[in-house]
Amino acid sequence: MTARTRVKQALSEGRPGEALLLKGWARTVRTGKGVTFISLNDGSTLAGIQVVAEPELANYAEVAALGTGSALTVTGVLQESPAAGQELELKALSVEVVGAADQEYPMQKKRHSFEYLRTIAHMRMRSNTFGAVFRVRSALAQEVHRFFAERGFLYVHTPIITANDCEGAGELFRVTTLDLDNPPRLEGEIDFAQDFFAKATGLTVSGQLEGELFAQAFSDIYTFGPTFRAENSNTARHAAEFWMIEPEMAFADLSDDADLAEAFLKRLCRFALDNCDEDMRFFNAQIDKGLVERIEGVAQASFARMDYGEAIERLKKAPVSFQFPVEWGLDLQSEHERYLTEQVVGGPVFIMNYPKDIKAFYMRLNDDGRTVAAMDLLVPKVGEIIGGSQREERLEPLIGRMREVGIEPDSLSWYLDTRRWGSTPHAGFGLGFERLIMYLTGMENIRDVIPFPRTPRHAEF
RNA sequence: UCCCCAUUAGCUCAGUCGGUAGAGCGGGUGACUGUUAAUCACCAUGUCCGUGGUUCGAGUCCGCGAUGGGGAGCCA
Repeated sequence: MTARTRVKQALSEGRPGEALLLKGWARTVRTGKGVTFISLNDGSTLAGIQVVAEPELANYAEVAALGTGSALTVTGVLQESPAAGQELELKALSVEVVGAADQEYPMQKKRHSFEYLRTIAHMRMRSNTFGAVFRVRSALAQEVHRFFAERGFLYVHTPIITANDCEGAGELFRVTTLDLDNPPRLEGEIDFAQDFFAKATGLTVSGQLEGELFAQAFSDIYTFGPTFRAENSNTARHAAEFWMIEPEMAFADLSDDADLAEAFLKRLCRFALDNCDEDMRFFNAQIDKGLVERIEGVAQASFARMDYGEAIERLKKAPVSFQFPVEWGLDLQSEHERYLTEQVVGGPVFIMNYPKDIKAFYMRLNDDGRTVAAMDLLVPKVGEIIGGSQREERLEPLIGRMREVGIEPDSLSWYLDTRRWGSTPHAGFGLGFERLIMYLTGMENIRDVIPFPRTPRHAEF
């Protein structure tokens, strides 16, 4: 009985009469005249195990007075519980107080608001909701890697520090070692030639361009790493630091790209339902009543595909009035996306082939000359969850597009080189990992699905 | 960044017509042989976000500021 058993294993595999050593934290302590019940949780599972402590314990007085949050080592014998509420419980033979918690412990045996828990983000993962969120987050991250590994995708670590600031994907956080009080100047401008990298650099806003380079050697690749945007966005869906998944496939077109996105999202839905079922049932009961049904629907659905042009026609014929105008050439607003996936299709739908003027320079120009091979995957309740495209693999059209949008081709010469030598049709997409977690858990604020959220004016912990 | 709303006990909130503040939970003490966010009894707890103003008198009305939340834009 020297080896520690995790609570999850004790509850799922333990048998009455088995002697166990458990370590964890007290979630609740209930004391009666002759018995004390402790709900012990070690993070391995949502449900704690009930520890039964009786006055024979040498330190019973100490145990009976334990506060919520205390860290304990408990030895005991597993037994069938005579009371309702749990099948198994641990009759304690010894309870060692490893780390006491006094009455100032900030989490009480009651429901707290997410806003309050954000102010104690260093403690909140000891609560039911955040325990479940971060277990699911971890399990899904591992499943993302399994999904791509099974398909032969190479996992590439693209740079965090980059000098690309011309993708138009968002504001860059500056990385510098220059003296901010007295930066070197050349003709009035800050002289980045004297900076650490001898040029202006920042934190990456996307690994896509480097990912494309790797796809031209390994065929199928993906990135999964931190991404940074210095936008002053104050919404429930934006963070300054988040994790993004970006697969890229050589010898692939837009249809292949949509096939991959569909298989990917369905796989993660299926996985969450099957392998995180206890936490998912908790979310379904406490956070979002229709969650399991909705995720089950996506896992089984065949995703529809619709051209942007058709989407515009459908929206124009819609018997509802939108706040924003619907016109060919305008971007779809959130209300339009929700209508298409919820009312028109009633399930996940890819909107494909958008007007070139509302999309990025690297997207492949279609034969009609006015649309590009872009796609957005829309799902009920949230709208866009995945955005991707086939990339422009032809050198001259790519240079032309760069000039149109004001990007100096020489500044991305290495990117253009892939179009010079052995260029292939290729495609990929991007998925914000936190938005996936929000979708799969029903949590409505991105600050509640990332351990220590970084948003404007916030970099605590 | 823009618009709207909020800020009262440790937490979640109530506070009427402007008259000097309350509940539940949590905490403390006690009771209870098996509880399940235990129950019961008693006890304690306030810079009413800050600041300036109106008023005999401001938690309450007005201005400014801070912080939080929701929405928008941008996007992942």
